Amino acid sequence: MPDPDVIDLPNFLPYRLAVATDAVSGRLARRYREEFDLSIPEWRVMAVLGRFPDISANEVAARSAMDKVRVSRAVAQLLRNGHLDRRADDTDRRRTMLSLSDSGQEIYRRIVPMARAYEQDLFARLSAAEAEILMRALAQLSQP
Amino acid sequence: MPDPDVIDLPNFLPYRLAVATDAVSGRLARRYREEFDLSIPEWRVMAVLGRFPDISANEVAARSAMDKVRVSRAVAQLLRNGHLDRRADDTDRRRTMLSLSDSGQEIYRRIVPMARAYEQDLFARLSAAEAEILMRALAQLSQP
DNA sequence: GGAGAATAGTTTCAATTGAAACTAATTTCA
DNA sequence: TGAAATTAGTTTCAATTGAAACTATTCTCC
Repeated sequence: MPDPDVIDLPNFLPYRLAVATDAVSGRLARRYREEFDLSIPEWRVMAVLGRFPDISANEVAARSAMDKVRVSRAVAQLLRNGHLDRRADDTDRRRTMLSLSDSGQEIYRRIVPMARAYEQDLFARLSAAEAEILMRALAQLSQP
Repeated sequence: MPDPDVIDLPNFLPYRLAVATDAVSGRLARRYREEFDLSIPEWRVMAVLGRFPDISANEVAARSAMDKVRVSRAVAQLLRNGHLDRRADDTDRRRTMLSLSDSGQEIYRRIVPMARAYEQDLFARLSAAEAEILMRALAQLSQP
């Protein structure tokens, strides 16, 4: 049994979660960067818009677990690179509706299989039952 | 069954991991900051030194999943606040051996039960079997 | 022994980030 | 109505971070 007066970092859940996320996100970020010249925030914006075209930056933020500042900057970069189209919303001129441009859709079409394959490589380290429980546990831990 | 041409971010493992870590680390970081005025890197250094007194900064880095720059800065801050003692290693004057000072030990004594209680709150969201599998799955995902 | 490679730790520099302030537009409700 | 509050999105500012360069010391091996 563990000494209650001491914490063993490698067995401490928050630390272990952070280490796993660093490893998983780090490898993925490198591939997004090398193969598509995208940062993680940029990828998240594209992933949301691939699934929900023509939504506002605010809705992107709500669906990507990012604050509006990070979304604003990722969108600005994607616009610079021509991967997004932006149009003003006529009924509310504060809002701008975002979609993947042709170039954005082309990248999306190529990045999705890569991301899926990477995820499959991760799941291959686990049994189906373990994967199921992992996903449920992560949802539990994410609750406030 | 999921559309293979589209990715649903909330079900994408790397995203879900990142969201869970943000939630878990964010809450914990706030408590370290409010109750002890420590950052996460500073906490990690103290956790390692509480378990392994009198080791070098390099060894701290190896045991805390941080690079030497982050450790160097966390150590500098802890020294400024008087929570660490540092002594030169006589046999290798490049190295400096670190330990918790009296004040550092006092904080450590108080922070460990808080960290444990927080971890228990997290585990309370899971069954014992789920917790077991989660910890194993995180170790699997952390491998290169 | 000593020149060159390697190691411990710090500093510099540029990039990323979030909070707060800000602009512009819309909504609320007296 | 129209003044005040709210909302969408951007910019500013300061803090955090990692890579690369740097200093100081030790190790390698000719």
